Amino acid sequence: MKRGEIPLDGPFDLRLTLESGQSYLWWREDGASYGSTDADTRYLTTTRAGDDPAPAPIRVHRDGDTVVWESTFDAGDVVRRRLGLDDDLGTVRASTPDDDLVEEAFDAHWGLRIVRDPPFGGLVSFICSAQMRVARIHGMQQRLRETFGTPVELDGETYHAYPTPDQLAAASEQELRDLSLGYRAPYVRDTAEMVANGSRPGEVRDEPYEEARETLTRYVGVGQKVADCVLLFSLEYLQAIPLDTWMRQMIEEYYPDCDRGSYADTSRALRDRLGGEYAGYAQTYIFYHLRTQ
DNA sequence: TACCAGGAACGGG
DNA sequence: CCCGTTCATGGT
Repeated sequence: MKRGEIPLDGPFDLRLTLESGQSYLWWREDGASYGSTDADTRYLTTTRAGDDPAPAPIRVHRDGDTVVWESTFDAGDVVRRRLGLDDDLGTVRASTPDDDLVEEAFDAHWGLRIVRDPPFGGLVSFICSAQMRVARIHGMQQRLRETFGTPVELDGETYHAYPTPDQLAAASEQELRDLSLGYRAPYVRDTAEMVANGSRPGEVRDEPYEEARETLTRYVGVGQKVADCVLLFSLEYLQAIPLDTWMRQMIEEYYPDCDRGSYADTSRALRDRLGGEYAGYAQTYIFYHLRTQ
């Protein structure tokens, strides 16, 4: 087993970052579901290390001013990226408006960072997020992992990697329904098949933001909101602001002039209001703030 | 019991 | 293009 420490040069809250409803591809070592306010434990996830097609487990925890990782490969760079540890929160905050709601959200949850999930897992998990609560979205991903994922080992413990596109494409709709995916089951299966057949969600990174969002909606079960989640939480479009029920309610109450009717026009107006480049960061803080009040 | 959850696909106007 | 309806499932 390899191990390393990543020194932190800014605020970072591991539990907040992983349990705030951005990522569903990690799990707690104590097995508890996301959304609770339990004490911190260690967190695990899986990844593919470089050119190695085999999945590898990663375990992380906070220790003082460092993030400690354990894995079967040298995972420091992957962990830093996955957890947004290279983001300069000072720069992010300086780019957002001096606005009561925004400042209040930053103050209340300072140290939350935007994750960078692997594109396929991010895509599938947010397809599953439709009309669903955080803890249940997380539970679905755990069942997908344990049912279809490849077993991997880390210092004697056996875990299951998040399934590959091939593994999910080979699943039947009924098998997915048996995991309580509901009407999302065929969406996940069909999208997995598209990716298994060569369509890569990560390829939209070559496109400008709004064009990339439209491209992603070609996947089954992906509308504009889910596309924005994938862009923000997987593909590093930090200007993306997913407009869900919480954000629409926020717009109605705090930024009524940003309601322009259509998704695209409202999104653009709110994005400008939240400072543009890092609007997604502000959105994620506000989302969590509103949801926990 | 009725309602809701980080919506999307589908059909009709 | 815009609108209403339908789609599972578990918690409250």
